[in-house]
Amino acid sequence: MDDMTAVPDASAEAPVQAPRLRRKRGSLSPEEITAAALSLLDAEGASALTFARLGVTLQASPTAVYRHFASRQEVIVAVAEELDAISLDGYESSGDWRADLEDLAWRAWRTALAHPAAASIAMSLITNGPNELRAVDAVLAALHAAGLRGRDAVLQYQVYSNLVLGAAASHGERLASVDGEAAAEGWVQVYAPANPSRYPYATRVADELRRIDYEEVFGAQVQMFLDALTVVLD
Amino acid sequence: MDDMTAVPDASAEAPVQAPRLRRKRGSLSPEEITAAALSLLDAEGASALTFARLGVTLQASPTAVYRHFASRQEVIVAVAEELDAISLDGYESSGDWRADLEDLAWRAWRTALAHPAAASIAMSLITNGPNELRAVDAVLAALHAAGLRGRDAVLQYQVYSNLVLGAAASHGERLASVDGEAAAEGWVQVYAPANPSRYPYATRVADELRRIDYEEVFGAQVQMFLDALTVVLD
DNA sequence: ACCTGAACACCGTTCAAGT
DNA sequence: ACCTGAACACCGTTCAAGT
Repeated sequence: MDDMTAVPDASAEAPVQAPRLRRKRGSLSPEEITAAALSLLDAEGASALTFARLGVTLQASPTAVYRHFASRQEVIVAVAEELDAISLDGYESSGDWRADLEDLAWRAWRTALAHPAAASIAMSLITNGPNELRAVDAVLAALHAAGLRGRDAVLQYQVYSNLVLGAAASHGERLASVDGEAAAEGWVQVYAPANPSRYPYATRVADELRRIDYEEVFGAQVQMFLDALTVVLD
Repeated sequence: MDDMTAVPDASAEAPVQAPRLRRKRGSLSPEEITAAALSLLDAEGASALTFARLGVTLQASPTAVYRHFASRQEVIVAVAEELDAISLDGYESSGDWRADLEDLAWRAWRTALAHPAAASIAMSLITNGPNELRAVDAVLAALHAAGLRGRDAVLQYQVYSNLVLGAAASHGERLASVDGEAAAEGWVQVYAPANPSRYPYATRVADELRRIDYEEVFGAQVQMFLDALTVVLD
């Protein structure tokens, strides 16, 4: 065993340190780094995505990541691309544009459920990557099938992606936030008692405000978009 | 002049340092700190909101802020409350719920235009503060006038605020991002040439995708919500 | 060509000491 | 009661040196 050689150590009570194998050249890849980043986010939240933690996970020097990504932000963009890939995995158009837009929306939602911290920091980023482009094309294909062309199609694409990605990203943030129980108390409890008569409508629905089913809200939002789109098409 | 006394200085060429007056006790307030935070965000973006920069702006020790806010996050929450106050300033119900919901939506949008960096980091936060509660009550009042009660009202309130705050926050992020010109290039230029036939729909509307008018998109989104709400009411 | 270790300029936060 | 200065444990990023 290595620790039989009693090397003088400034921190004698330091926790067991990973002895850090040296990585062979070429053994690190953007794909492995992206996977490590995603698993750190899943396990410990957004604050765990640091170069130091990546180094531990990858059994490499923290600075080795810089051989493959120019900055922390680029790592996050790669995570966003990975979330797009996960969302689209196995997707095929059904031939029914309404069903396709619903399917794509729930795919994004389920991805945010599976990777909340990653969704909260990456899902509303523009990656300019191939998987994002696949997603854009799939939505535009559905809107084309619905009869929209050119400028109208682009406008509805924007409305749709604002809605879907925004809702998925904020749901990720809700799920990832550590103070889940504290936040559940909510403002109703904090402020309503102070001056209930100034906020009559909020006071009246205080109970329902404390028990929001965000998945139901998302479903309603998607349905309302599809209904409004049908109106636009007439 | 002070510098006639040739005090030996380790950094002889250091830039002129603000001599840092000592603040009298009680002279600092949460309001002044919040205003300083907002003006730092407006002038230099989200990365300028640090304790060191706040100290310079306030002519106080960076740590003095901790007498009034428990953490950086609490300062951001105070900024969010301030954005709510700015948005609501002078608001009164017109008696027409549709006009009120439009008015409130554009108030949030204009606030994001005026304070993009602040909007990008604070606008989709839940503050549990009095100004947020005023906004919630105003939206619920309009939905009540539209005929919605209880659970239905809360659900539509959520759909509406997801839409409005999400869109305003992401528009703030777009405006605040320094690489405005670089981002304007967009993915179409980056990826479409590589394999145009794999993304036929995106390729077809590439020009329109590069020239999105986000304000028009926001307007369309609000109108679609109001249309869909009318359908729900039937 | 890729990986490492040391160093740099920050950052939020804590706390004993001032007034 | 409030403000300050020094200190702490980080952080992203750079770069000369290894292999």
